[in-house]
Amino acid sequence: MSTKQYNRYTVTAALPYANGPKHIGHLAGAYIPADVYVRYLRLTGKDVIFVCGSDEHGTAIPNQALKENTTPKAIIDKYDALIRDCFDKLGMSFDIYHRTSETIHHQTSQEIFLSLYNKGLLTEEVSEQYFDAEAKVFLADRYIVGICPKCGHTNAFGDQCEKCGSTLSPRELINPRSTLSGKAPILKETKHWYLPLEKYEPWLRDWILKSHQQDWKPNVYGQCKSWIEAGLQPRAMTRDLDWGIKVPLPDAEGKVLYVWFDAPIGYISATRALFEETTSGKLKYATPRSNFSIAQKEDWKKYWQAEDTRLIHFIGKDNIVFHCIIFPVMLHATGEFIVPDNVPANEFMNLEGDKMSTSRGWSIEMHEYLADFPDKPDVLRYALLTNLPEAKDSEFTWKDFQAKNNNELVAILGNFVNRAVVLTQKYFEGVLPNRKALSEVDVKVLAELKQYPVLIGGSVEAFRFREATANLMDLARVGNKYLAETEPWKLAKSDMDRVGTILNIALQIAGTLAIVSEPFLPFTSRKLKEMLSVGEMNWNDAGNPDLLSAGTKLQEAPLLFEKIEDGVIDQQIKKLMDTKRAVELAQQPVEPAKAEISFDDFSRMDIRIGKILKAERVEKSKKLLKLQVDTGIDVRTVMSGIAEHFTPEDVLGKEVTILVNLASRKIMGVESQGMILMASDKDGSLKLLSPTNEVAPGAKVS
RNA sequence: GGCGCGGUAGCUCAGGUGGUUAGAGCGUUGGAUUCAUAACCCAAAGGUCGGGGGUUCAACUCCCCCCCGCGCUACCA
Repeated sequence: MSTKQYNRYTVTAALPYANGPKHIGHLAGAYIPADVYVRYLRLTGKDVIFVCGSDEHGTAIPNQALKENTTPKAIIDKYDALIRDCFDKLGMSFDIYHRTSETIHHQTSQEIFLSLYNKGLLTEEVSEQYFDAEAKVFLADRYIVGICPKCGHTNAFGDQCEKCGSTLSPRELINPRSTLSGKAPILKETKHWYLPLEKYEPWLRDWILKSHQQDWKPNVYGQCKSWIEAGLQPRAMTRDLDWGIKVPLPDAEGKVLYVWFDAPIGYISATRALFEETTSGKLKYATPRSNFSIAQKEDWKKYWQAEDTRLIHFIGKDNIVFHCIIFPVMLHATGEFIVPDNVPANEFMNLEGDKMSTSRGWSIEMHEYLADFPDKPDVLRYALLTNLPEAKDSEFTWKDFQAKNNNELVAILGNFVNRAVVLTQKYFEGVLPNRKALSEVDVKVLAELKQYPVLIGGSVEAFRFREATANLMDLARVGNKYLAETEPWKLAKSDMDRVGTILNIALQIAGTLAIVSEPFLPFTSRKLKEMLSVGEMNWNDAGNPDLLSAGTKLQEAPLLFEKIEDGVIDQQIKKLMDTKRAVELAQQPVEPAKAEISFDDFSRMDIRIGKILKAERVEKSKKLLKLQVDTGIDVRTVMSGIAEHFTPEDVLGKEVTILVNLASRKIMGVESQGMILMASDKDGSLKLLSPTNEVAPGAKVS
C-alpha cells in the first residue's frame, strides 16, 4: 500500500462472463478473497462499496446462443440468473450485482468512449478483416479455421494452431473458412477506433514499475512489466458486431464497443446504479450492506474520482492486462477517474491434477456444488480459502475438501465451540458463568486471544487470505488447548468457581471466533452468534475478554459442521469422471462443412473399393506404409500415412476405399498413385472405410 | 523463440530487505485424555529448499547457465 491516506474503498470483483455457469476456480480466483476483504473492511467500520455484475457482451454470447439455438438475450438472462443465485447462496456480500446489458451501463460506456473521442485520444484506422458473407458478420480470429502454414494442421484457429502451438493471424491461414458457415470468408474493409496504449507507456512505467514495485504481487507486477517492456500498441476499442453497446458516432453503423472496453466500465455503472437505487428507494439489483440512505445520487463519483478513494480490483490472472494496463489507461486518459491502488490477482486453481475447464467438463460448477451440498457454503469457502492460488497455481481435490471439513471445521472449530457450550449447559444450565480469580494459564490465554484479531486483520489487509484463514483456525486450537490444559470436567466435583472461570474464558474465545470468522465463514458466524445470544459486533470487539457478559443464556447448540463420509466424496469424484466422459462424447469435434461444390465437382472424383495385396513399412518414415492395392483396374502402389495407426499386418487383405484418379505424386522417392480414404475420429485415430459385405475390387463408390 | 511467474517434508502450501538447529496444516508413528461429531491435547520421525556454477565470513533467500510446470506474446471475454 502506498503512504496515501484513504478515506473510502471501492472494491470490485471480476465481472463473470454470462455465457455459461462459473466454477469454483473463479471463486478461488476473485470472488472469495474479495468478499473476505470487504466483509473485513465493513467490520472495521470502513466506508466501502463492493460492486460486481454480469458481463453480457462480446462475440461469445451470440455464439453460445447459436449453440443453444436461442437468442443472446435469453443466454444472458439465463446465466445472469444462475450466477447471481449462486453468489447469493455462497454469501457474496455485493452492495450491487449489476448487468452490463442495463441502460445505465450503455450510457456510461458511451459517455466514456465519447469523452476519449472528443478529447482526440482515439485514432481511426481502416483495415481489411475477414467477413463471412453468408452469416454477414466479421469474424473474430477464433472463428476462422484453416490450414496451419507452419505444420500443415488442417484445423488451425485464426489466432493459434493448437497442434504446433504457433501464434497465427487469420491472414496466414491457408484455405481459411468460417466456423459459422463453413464458407471461405472474404476480406472486407472496416473502420475502427483505437486506443493508442503506447502513448501512455511513460505514465504506466511511472505508475506501475516505479510506484508499485513493492506493494503489487510479483505475478501481477511481472506480468505488467512483461507487457510494458514488450512495447504497447494501439488496441481497437470497437468491433463489427450487432451484439453490444453501439458506438455513439454517426458513421458507426453495425459497430459496437469492444467487450473489454465496456466490461470494466461495468464497475462504474454498477456504482452509479447502486446510488440511484438506494437514493430512489427502488432496489432492483442493489443489496446495500452499509447505510447509503443518506447518500446522494451523485455520490458514485466519490468512489471513482476522489483521490482519497482506494480502488482495489480482485481478478484472476487471465485478467491482469485488462485491469492493469488497458482499463487504467482508459480511466487515466479521461482525466476524471482514479486508477487502482492494487490488483491482487490470483493464479489458477487446478482440479484433481488437471486444469479446470467448464467446456471440457472438468470442473466443479458453483450451482452443482450448491445442489449437492446446499447447507455447506462455508465448507467450500473454507476449503478454497485454505488453498487459494495466491502465489502459484494450486490444486483442489475432493479428498482435501473432505479432510478440511472433517479434520478442521468439524474437529477443531466445531468441536471447540461444541465443547464449550455443552460444558456450560451441563454445569451451569446454559447460563454464562462469572469469572473469578485468574490463574496464570487464564492470563496467558486471554493475552493470546487479544492478539488474534490483530493478526488476522493484518493478514487480510496484506491480501494474505490463506494465512488469515489459518490464523482463524489456530484461534480455535487455542481454545481446545485451553480446555485440555484446564480440564474443567475434572474440577466440576470440587471447584465450581474455577469451572465457571474456565468456561467463561472458553466462551469469550468462542465469542471472538464469532466475530473474526464472519469474513471467512459468514453463515457459521451467524449461527455462532445466535448460539451465544449476541448480536452484530464489529472487529474492535474481537479479543475483548468481556465480550460476553455473565448471566447470558446460551441457546441450544446445533453442530456447526458435520462430517462428510467417504461415500459422498467418492460419488463426487465419480461424477467428475462421468461428466468429463459425457462432454467428450457430446463434443464430437463437428468440423464445419466445407465450401459447397457442384455435383460435377463431385463426379470428377473416381472412388473405388480396392484390396490391399501387400503392405510394408517405409524406411525412415514414422507415418507411411507402402501398399500394393488391387483397384480392379490395375494393381498399383499407394503411399499411405497410416503407420501410426496400423501395422502392415492390420491392413493386409483388407478392402479399402481408394481415390483412384488423384494425380500421382512422389513420396519418399516412391510414386504414389491414389489415396486411401480414412475416417479420422475425434481423438485423431484412423479407421479404414470398408464395405460391410465383400465386393469385387474396382466397385465404384458414389 | 521472447518475456513473466513458479519448482521447499508423502500431500497441499508459507518462507519482506541473505545470518542461530528451514516452517504450517494434513498424513504417519508414539503418548496422554474422555467434556466433545473415536473428536481434542502432547511428542516424534520426515526435506542435499529442481540441477550446476558464482558472489559472500554467511544463500532457500543475490547473480549466471541448464532442466521441468504454468501463463502471456496484444481482435479468445
